[in-house]
Amino acid sequence: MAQEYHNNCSLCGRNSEVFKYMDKDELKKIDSHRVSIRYKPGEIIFKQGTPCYNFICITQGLVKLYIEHQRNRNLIIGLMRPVNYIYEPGFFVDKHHHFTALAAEETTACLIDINVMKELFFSNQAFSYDFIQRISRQALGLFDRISSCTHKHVFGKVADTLLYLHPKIYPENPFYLSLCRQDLADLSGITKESVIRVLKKFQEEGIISINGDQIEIFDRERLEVISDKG
Amino acid sequence: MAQEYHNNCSLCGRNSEVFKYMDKDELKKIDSHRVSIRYKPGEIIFKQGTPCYNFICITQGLVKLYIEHQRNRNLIIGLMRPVNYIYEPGFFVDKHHHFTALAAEETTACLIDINVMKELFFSNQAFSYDFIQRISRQALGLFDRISSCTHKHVFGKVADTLLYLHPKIYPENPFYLSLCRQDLADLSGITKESVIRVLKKFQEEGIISINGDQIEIFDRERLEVISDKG
DNA sequence: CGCGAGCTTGACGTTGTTCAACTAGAGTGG
DNA sequence: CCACTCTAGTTGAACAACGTCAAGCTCGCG
Repeated sequence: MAQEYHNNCSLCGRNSEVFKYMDKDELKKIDSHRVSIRYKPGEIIFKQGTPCYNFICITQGLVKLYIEHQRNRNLIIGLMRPVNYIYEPGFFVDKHHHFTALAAEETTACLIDINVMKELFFSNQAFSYDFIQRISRQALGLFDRISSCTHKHVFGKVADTLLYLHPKIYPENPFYLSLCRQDLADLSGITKESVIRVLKKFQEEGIISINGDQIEIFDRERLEVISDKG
Repeated sequence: MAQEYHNNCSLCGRNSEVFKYMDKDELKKIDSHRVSIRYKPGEIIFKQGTPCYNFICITQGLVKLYIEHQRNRNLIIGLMRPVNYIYEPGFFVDKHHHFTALAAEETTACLIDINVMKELFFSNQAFSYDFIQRISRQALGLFDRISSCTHKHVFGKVADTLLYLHPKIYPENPFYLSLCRQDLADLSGITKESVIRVLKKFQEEGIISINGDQIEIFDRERLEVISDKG
């Protein structure tokens, strides 16, 4: 977790949509209340149940957000690529984390003092409205997720996961998967054995191909049909 | 769907937390861009897929929010009692409804022009921040829901539903259920037959009692244990 | 009294989990 | 360089959970 003095927010802001509604003074303020941290794969950025002091913005890498469940069954609620901030609803409710964030690849993140962000919510309406739009998009994603896990069978669930992974998380095709089978299972809400069986089936049917960690999607439409049918 | 000229927003605001951050002028503005509508049980307030023109605030009754799914299996994502507004994430994303709202009991609702609300998000930061807090609470509820439907068995799911219904939706105990078994099933994400079997089991074990439409919860702690264990 | 909608019950079949065994590959130490 | 170990991935068989289906029941209403 080496600390790293990374550009500055004005520069970083240029590369992302995230802070587009901030003016120079605001970015300067954020800049003076932030640290940039580098995480190694497998390191926890914050843990479910702990109080939240920082607003976290991913600037490099891949982050896994998951709900820890008893009996070591986790539930991955999302993956996150830069540049984006992690929306933790708990910040606005009880100031505690309701899920764990873990670096799935080599990751850098900016930690910004939460009170500074709170001030900005009050002073900058455009940012605040943009924030509502972003979290609304996430909420719609959660709806799909709930639909998926209540009504769909394993094939539909794995199809959903694949459609989520590409292009959103892995833009290339084929892509190198940095997640293990158990992660795919936690993302799909099923067991790793089921994931394996479904992937094998998909491969047999020519929908995808798997070579080690490399996955290629041949027939996206077919996956969409499977996703719809459940 | 008789139109009803109901008090005014300043008065209504007194009874609710919803508009506590509005000043008189703002309430007046809302007042002049709203209609109050009365819905009979079973009537649709808005339907999934339609564009959204109004911000909707429930002032009386009970509203069922559900995602329509193919094969007539619905998924109830929440129930709503007055006084509260319906947060439709689609409003901030694509201006379409992503679920259907239906009056489950005799219901009145205020429909407020969505552009007026949007202006208020920009002009009134306290309201806007309060809004973010409210929708964050809902997001946490969705997390629980996803956990529930992926990891829990029927007993845990029905326990969750009962714990949700009382006291949040039906404050009294015992309470008269205005929902049918299919609704309980759609809320729990299982079939109505399973709901019936689980309720019977709960009754046999003395956790609840059922008399027609009247349900009494005797042992809330036991339900919480069942909910936790899955 | 008869009808129909919603509720209840039981039998059955499917699905997916669980469990255990096996494989492949990477890392370690002699 | 080879055996050893450890982890992740894979496979198959047995089992449990739940959904499906069909039949019967209850109660309100005409």
